[in-house]
Amino acid sequence: MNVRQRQDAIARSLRRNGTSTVAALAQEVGASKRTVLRDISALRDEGFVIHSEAGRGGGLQLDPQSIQTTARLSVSEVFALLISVASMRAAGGIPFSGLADVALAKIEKALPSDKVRDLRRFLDCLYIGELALQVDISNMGTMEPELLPAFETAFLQRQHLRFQYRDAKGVVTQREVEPQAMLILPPLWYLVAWDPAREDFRHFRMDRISTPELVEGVTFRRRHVPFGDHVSPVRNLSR
Amino acid sequence: MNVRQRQDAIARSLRRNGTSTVAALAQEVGASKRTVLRDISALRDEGFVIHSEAGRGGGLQLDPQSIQTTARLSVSEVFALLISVASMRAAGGIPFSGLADVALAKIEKALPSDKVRDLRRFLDCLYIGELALQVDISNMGTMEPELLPAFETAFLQRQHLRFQYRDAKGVVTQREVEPQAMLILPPLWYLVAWDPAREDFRHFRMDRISTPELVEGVTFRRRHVPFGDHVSPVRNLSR
DNA sequence: CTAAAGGTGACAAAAATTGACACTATAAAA
DNA sequence: TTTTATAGTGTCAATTTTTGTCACCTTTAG
Repeated sequence: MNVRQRQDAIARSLRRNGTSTVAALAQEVGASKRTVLRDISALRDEGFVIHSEAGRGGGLQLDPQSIQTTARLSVSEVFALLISVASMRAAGGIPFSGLADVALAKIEKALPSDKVRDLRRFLDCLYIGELALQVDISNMGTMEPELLPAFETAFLQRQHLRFQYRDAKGVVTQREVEPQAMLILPPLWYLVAWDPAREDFRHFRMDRISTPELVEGVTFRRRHVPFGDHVSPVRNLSR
Repeated sequence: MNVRQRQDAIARSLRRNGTSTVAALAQEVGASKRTVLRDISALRDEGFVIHSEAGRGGGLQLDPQSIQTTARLSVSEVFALLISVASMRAAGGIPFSGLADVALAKIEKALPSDKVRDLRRFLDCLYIGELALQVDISNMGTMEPELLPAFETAFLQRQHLRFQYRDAKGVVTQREVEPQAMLILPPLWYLVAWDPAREDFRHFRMDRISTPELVEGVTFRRRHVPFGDHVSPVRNLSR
């Protein structure tokens, strides 16, 4: 087994099991504890956030948000991604476009600088029209990229999500809901959720949601979201 | 210098100089010819297309289209890219969405499989509406990803582009134009080009363009594209 | 205090990389 | 035809990097 492969195996094991100890990892990958510790150090250098605790009952824990992936992309592929993100932003943006920008910045950084210049010049030749003119961009909502993990976890772990919501009239309420779907009607995004207190579905404009937090321990089941059924997703939405 | 760093240096040198010889590269990176040959072999294994010719006057040549870049992305960033591309496709797609798909497939492949499953499940919670309903997707044009390099070069090198164009009435003409801009009005893309034969700007729907090829040796200058001026980009476009 | 955990430093053993050299093949020039 | 300049392969010893062992330190729970 390669050095790289072994480090990947360690990262994978940590991801899968949540926590582990150096000794257990050493046995798993067939290397000494010293080598595993060196690998952990290398992974940390590469940006993995690995918490560790000394003492009895301690161990290693990988921060899932720090999981990184390396992909080898051709210039054309990078370009296609650039266009997608640029078009999306011109069409009104997405709440998480900041993250996409970061991703693209990283990709660009990895490209040779002359290629980046070429791409930029090509992008200058792009005019993305009409859609950007139809909608009021100044009114477009944005979300802090830091909020994404909370939403992602709420969907995947089926945990309740608690947040403040300011409706079209400016009235602020506290909500605790079961996230069922995301509805994208550029430039606006809506969280479609079951509101147990009201025993009904509600649409929440994402940019009117603030301080979302996961409710630990409370899970729910997926419901059939009645799109196009008796609840129209397009009508009754505040834009 | 690291093995990886040296291989990167070799790839960069080939990119910069177009062609080179093993001996020259060996001197440049301070290694033996044997080692450079081994590195070349490794680069080829990784997907770089490096043409070589034996004999006097021969040498190595890197296919610029095979230039690859590695970027380290967090899961959230991958997710943001996924959403961008998915939304773009729902909004009518882009001519090069195939390339974006390939790029994302590569990124996904690099992610651990459990994370991919999570992302897929999250994407299932996305409903991208309205735009997709407004436009006739069946009428949407697509372009072969292989055509992108020709367009990119035409823009960057300011070379004439020759292609067949089938207009709204089905009449096919042969064109040779100066590409000036791309106009994106989802779901359709237009090439805005100066047509020297007609001494005027013309808009070409990208999906009605076929067999584009670069005209070697003929370059042109950038013109001021009269958007929103006396030529409206939105009117007079066949949709 | 003890046991179980993470972490560091030093050094020899093991493994991978590298260079030297001999060799083959090819293409252009002399 | 011979020479020269190039790519490419195989082998093996020298060099460099990686790994394991061991001694030792710190932290924490019981």
